[in-house]
Amino acid sequence: MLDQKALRQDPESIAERLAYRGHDFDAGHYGALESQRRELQSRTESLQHERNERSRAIGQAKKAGEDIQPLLDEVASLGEALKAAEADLDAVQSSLREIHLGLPNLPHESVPPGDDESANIQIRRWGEPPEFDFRPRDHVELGEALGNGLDFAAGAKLSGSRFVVMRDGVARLHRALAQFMLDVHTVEHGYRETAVPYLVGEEALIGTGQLPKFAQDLFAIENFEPRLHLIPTAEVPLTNLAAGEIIDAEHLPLGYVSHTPCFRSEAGSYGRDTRGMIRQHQFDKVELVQLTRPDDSYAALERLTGHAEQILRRLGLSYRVVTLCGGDMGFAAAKTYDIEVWLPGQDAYREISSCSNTEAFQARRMQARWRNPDTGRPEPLHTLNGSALAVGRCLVAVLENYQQADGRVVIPEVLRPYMAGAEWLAP
RNA sequence: GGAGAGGUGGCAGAGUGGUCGAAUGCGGCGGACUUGAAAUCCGUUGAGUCCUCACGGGCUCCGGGGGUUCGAAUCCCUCCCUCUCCGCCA
Repeated sequence: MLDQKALRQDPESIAERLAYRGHDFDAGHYGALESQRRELQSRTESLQHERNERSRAIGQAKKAGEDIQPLLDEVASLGEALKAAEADLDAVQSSLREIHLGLPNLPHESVPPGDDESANIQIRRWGEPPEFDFRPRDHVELGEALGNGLDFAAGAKLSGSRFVVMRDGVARLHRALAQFMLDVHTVEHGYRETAVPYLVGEEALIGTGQLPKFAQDLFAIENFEPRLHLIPTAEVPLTNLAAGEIIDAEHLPLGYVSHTPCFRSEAGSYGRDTRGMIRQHQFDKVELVQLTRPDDSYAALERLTGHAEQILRRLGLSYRVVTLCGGDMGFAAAKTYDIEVWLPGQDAYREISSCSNTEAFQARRMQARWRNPDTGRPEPLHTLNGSALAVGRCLVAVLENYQQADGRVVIPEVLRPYMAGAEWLAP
């Protein structure tokens, strides 16, 4: 949600900034609605005021033993007028709320212009793609060769396309990756390990921005009230832990890390990444969330992105970091860095992490505030989130980058303690 | 799943349908006293929103939603949550 004061004061310049990220905002229509709201609200409130005054007078008259009938007659018509005014106001306010919940965040001034990913800017690259003196295989082939360690047919048998079954060393490697990430982020980066529900209510999804606009991307639970959805990312439960809270300044920044499965319907991506486990309906992810003071959030974004990069460095996987352009950013983000890891099977860098500063956008939606010592008042804090990392894609990266000519996969040093010391996976 | 109890301000805990946004205690903040601290005393201390340049004022909020009433924390309906007991269960 955008700052409503700014929206009211200068809808034109908001529209301009939204256009930067490809969103069309009708400032004129908004202004008209807003002035309607203003008028209806003051009318309603003055009627309420009158009702309160009269009721008070009736109370006093009754206490004094006077005849209150004449007073009752006076207010007879008030009720209906109030009810009508309230109904009108409600209608306008709910259209305004619909607009507010549907507007994406404003891009930060450092966000490059552009309509799609072709306009994203690489800001650094780390490591070199490995060179093979044989034709590198992709993870689908490798996983199959490893004793059906990755079994897409089995996944499909159980649940349809975009599901996978993992076995033996591959399953363990997947687990080892998640454990390793959690250990680094808790012990070295200071995040608080947090286990969260995988089903969340609609309020939480509105809070982080998945609802009301992106319901089609979520899995919903049918036979349960109130309505629950499977989390598309741990960002939803983790960030919403702050919903409705007022946090003391000295507790900030707060950092949470959580390893969860994530569930996405992938509606509208039917043709994309159909092979392998790049795009699944269910995948594991280790997620970082930070709550910060507003003046610290961009420094925090750099730190958080660095935490995600640290995992790839220790795994010895080449990657690059790109700044997303205005048109490629997610709904809630003011600025996003994507981290892309080298995948030999695709001969390309592919997204393995996305780190965003949403500024106060989510905080306003969920009323997550801090007490600003300068003003003494509760003000929206800033929220950030980032994958660190997507575990499934990371597994793909390890398999493909560490493959040998004979089909074995070398296990990166840092993972061996989690693999009972094993040095490789063998077919 | 069955039976019962309850959800009020940071916490604890009152609240006959009528100046109740809410007593009181604790906590917090400010001040007095003190060499300092404790103790004591005095004052202060919820959130949201609207109008206003401001001063200030209005409105809303006692788990959520709806209703009755001139007027609801208080009455009615409904949903949610918590606790106790029984059953079932990883």
